[in-house]
Amino acid sequence: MEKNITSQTLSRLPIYFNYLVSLPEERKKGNISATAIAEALGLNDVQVRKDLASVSSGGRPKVGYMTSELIGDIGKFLGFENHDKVVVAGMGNFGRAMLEYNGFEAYGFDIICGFDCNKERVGKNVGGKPVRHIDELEDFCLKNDIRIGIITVPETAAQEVCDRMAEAGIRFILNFAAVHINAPKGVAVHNENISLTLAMLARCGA
Amino acid sequence: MEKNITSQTLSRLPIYFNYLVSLPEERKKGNISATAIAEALGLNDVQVRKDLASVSSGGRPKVGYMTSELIGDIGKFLGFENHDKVVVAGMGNFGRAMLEYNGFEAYGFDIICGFDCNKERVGKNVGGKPVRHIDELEDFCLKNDIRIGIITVPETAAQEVCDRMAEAGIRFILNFAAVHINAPKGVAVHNENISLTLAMLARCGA
DNA sequence: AGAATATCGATATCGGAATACCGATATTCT
DNA sequence: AGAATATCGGTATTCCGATATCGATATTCT
Repeated sequence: MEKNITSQTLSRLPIYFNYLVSLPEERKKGNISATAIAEALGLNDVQVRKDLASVSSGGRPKVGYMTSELIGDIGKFLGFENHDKVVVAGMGNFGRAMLEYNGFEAYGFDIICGFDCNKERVGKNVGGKPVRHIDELEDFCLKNDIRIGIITVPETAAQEVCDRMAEAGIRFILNFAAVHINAPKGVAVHNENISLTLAMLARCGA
Repeated sequence: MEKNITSQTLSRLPIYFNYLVSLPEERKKGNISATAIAEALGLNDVQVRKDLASVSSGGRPKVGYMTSELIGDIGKFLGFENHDKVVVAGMGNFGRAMLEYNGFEAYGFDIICGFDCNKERVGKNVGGKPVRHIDELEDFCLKNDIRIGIITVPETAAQEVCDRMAEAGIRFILNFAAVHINAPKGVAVHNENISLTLAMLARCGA
């Protein structure tokens, strides 16, 4: 149940979590083995066992893990019980979809507002959340202690918005613009280019 | 210029491609070195050189690569000159954003229509593309030889839609629903759970 | 022309992740 | 109760990717 988690393990934990949560209620009451999880997800059983061992100590030979306890352990490790405030820059279609999407809460994220530079959009509400002018970004984020930002602005503006977010004290940025953004010092950026993801999938089968 | 491409290399090629394409026109006419690319993208120069060697043979000592040729080679390898038709199932906010997004074309993807089960949405146009009833999925995809599908339906329906897509002859599926989907035989599924991506980023800094 | 330099491409080394293997243990069966 | 079995967790091995090193080569400089 201790640290030394590798990033690969880290990337699989949510998959286990998702899978376990999606199990029918009855099965959640019982036990489940690493072997069974591996089978269901098409993974190697040893790998699954090793991954689980790094966050839970509830495994028993011949029995497996108590499903509910395992869900709790993974969830706790991933910090799904924390609550973090998130802002979205760029109120195009994707940005608005972000504000209207209500699936973030289950993972402990509260999208609290959007930003845009277009006067038409500023002041409106999207998904019950206010849209502010981008010039308020720094002030607002510093005052409200925002650590996480999502970028859905056009490619040409992405790097600039990223840099401004960094100055606003944001530490984690999820970038949906179709350009690779360079991470400012002290900031972790994840570039999520949907076109590229699609290309990778369809062209390389990976 | 031959095969044996590792998946890691594969995942970096689009980054190089993107970077090269975003270069100003004058620089595209000249040469560029692996060292320079590595510098710009914050990567190791040997790694970049090795990656490039696997798709292009145009590297010359002291000179580097002809930029335009390199763009061509990477693009060709990634198949960006192909054209594939894509359908989107689920006309919620994300689904509509997909239809309205025009960034797919540059990568050789034509989103040709959306599907939904809601009568209100069927028959409308989104981003200039028609929305059809989900029951037409199989017929339409088979007739039009669709190989790629995007899923943006609610979690509860995702697996079913995935299976139907598989029956409709679709070979590659990009799933944005917040559940892990099991890939039917012969189909490659990429699960893209945005909440999880955000969680990974913010909770693990990865 | 010859020296200096930048860069490529190949080989070697290193480290980490995936997998295999094995002993320990809890359950079930006879 | 003892044997058979499923499963865990640790150790060992294998494999793969990232990085370092080095010789070769093209360009520039003197």
